[in-house]
Amino acid sequence: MAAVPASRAHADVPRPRLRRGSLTREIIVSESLRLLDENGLDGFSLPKLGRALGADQTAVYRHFASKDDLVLAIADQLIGEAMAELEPSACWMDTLTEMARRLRTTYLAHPAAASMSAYRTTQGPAEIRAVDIIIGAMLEAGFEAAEAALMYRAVGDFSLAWAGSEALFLALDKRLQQNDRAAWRQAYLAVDRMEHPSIWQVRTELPEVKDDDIFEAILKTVMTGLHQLAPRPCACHAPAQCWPAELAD
Amino acid sequence: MAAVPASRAHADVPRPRLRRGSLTREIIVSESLRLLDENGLDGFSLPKLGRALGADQTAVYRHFASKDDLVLAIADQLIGEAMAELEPSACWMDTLTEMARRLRTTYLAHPAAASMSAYRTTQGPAEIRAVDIIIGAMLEAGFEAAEAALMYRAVGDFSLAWAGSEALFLALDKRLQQNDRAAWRQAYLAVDRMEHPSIWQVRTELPEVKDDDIFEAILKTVMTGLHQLAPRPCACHAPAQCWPAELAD
DNA sequence: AAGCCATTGTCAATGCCTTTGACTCTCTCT
DNA sequence: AGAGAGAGTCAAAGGCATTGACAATGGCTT
Repeated sequence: MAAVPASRAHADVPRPRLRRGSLTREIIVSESLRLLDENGLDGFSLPKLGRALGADQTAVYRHFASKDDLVLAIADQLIGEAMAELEPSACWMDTLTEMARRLRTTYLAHPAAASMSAYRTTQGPAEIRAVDIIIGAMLEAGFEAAEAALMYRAVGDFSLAWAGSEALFLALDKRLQQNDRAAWRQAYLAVDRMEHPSIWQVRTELPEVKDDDIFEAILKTVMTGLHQLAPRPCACHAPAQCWPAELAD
Repeated sequence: MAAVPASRAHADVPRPRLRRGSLTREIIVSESLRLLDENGLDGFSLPKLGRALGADQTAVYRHFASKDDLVLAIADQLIGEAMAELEPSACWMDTLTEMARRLRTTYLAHPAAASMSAYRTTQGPAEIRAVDIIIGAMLEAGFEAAEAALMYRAVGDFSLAWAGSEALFLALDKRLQQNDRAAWRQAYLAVDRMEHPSIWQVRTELPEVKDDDIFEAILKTVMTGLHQLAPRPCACHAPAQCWPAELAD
């Protein structure tokens, strides 16, 4: 990539000063997201962001106190996107399942952004609303106050940790990701039958496992456990009825 | 902190050259871990590491191709520490529970190191062995090959994601951690009863939830679900028997 | 309409980071 | 003893986050 845009390749004409008010927090956040989605973590820095906005390298500091401040705003945007128009379902298990899936979908759509901002807490309206819905589901499940609080953290943190860790992996260099996957494939197949008999037994199936299926498997496991532990399990997901059909692998 | 050690504060006597062979990969990894444990992520960089070793800022590059290479070695060290002397128990549920707890304990003991290296894969002997044990547990549980492979990934990735995300939070600036916790405490208590009725209902219990209890709660949920879904559940953890007593909150 | 002045965009600079290439010393092998 | 490779050192390039000083500008007061 040329260091100087073609339009002023042969001269030192400085970029014209940006009009006052050209930059807003909203514009900066959305450009950050675009940059992160297109170029990954390496394509994102405050200098690069400033240049991408057609502004000075340090212009962003007029709107965000620090890079961390900007990251929190990005986190807020993501959680808002994930929880947009979410309405709790009549069935508390559906509600929890839906929220976990939505969070993961959003994080996977913006892995670099998510990898920077997951695990941060913003106290934004979207976040508070999501918390309220999860706790509501736990109360619906019949947990008493202290237990409901505990189980909210358990399931909420689980959803966040899972989606965040997938995003973190996807935000690695494509090169490194490929290496990791290829190395595992090879390690599995080359394993010694006597030394690692269990791996050997499933060596051909291991590389075929798909990320989406893994997520659905752990989600189903967690929900099955919750169904078992809840004082008031929801009727519509009674183990022998619709549940296996809906989440069957 | 003074820029120049007292012993040569008044002169420009250069540090004597290190003897050949003073540095090894083992020494460097263990010093890295010490630095990360004591000073956190901010206290760790290749220049700082070199200085801490009494060597040149760039000396580490003679033993590791890049910082990423060093991070992988640190990851290997951690997984080895977590899985040291681990023997599968007679009960597959005990085995899985034990592994998840061990990984978390190790990661929480080295949060900064874990936050850099979690989610990376090293194919070291310790890692391969852990994989073999988990798959063995799944076969023990009666899952067929393809399902065993899937459930290994589900439970293995879950353990890694959870421990990693706790480490990531603990590796933040103490300042930021405190902010995050305090903000939540305040946000919960100040919540509007009409707007967020469920939060309001458990507002006093929420700030009291402890991290260890959250982990045990999600672990119990996952294990309960697994017990339910396994073709051959282990007898010793039949829901009505020892299980509730052992993992009761 | 004139002028104030806080806000916002720009510039220059600091100090840190990762990584590289050239160098120099030193240990080991012949 | 001499050679050569490996290990430690030095200098430097190019990036990043952040800061302080400076300058334009657009709304507000009068």
